Amino acid sequence: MTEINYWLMKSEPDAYGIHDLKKEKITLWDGIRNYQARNFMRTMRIGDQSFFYHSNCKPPGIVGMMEVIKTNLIDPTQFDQNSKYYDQKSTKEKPRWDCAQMRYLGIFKNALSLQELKELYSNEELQVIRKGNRLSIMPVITSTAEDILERLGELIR
DNA sequence: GCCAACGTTGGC
DNA sequence: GCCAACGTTGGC
Repeated sequence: MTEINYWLMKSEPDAYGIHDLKKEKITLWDGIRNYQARNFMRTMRIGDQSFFYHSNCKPPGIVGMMEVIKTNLIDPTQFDQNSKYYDQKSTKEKPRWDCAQMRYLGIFKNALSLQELKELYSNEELQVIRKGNRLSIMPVITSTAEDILERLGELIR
């Protein structure tokens, strides 16, 4: 059996929140313009699951769950001159940025705020709580992911 | 709104 | 290849 890898992906609720994903059900996770985040996204596999993290809001924290359904898709926004993610250095022959397609799994009845996450886990157990962490996509080690899932209980679809 | 932390750019 | 300057992220 293939093991599920767990991720954490940030989004500002004002820009694209868990309720937007709930409505759309499926979304292209585009606009990633950080190489480390992109490289993590490239190692995603279909069936991997990701925590949906609300950033730059009150309170920041884990609010929901989604699943990877397609990988290694070219990010269309890099060629869109009207997009804030337009990258003039990227070419169609050699696209710089790609993305994954994500499917909504659900919203947790009780979200876990950043403050709570800091109380529950160490820096080693959970990357997102490390000070100064600005990565918008990062892996979550399986033991921590399973613990969070157990703690958060059932998803509301 | 402030600012620490971090990534990127570009001159040298 | 170094590093100063600058831009962005995101918690507080």
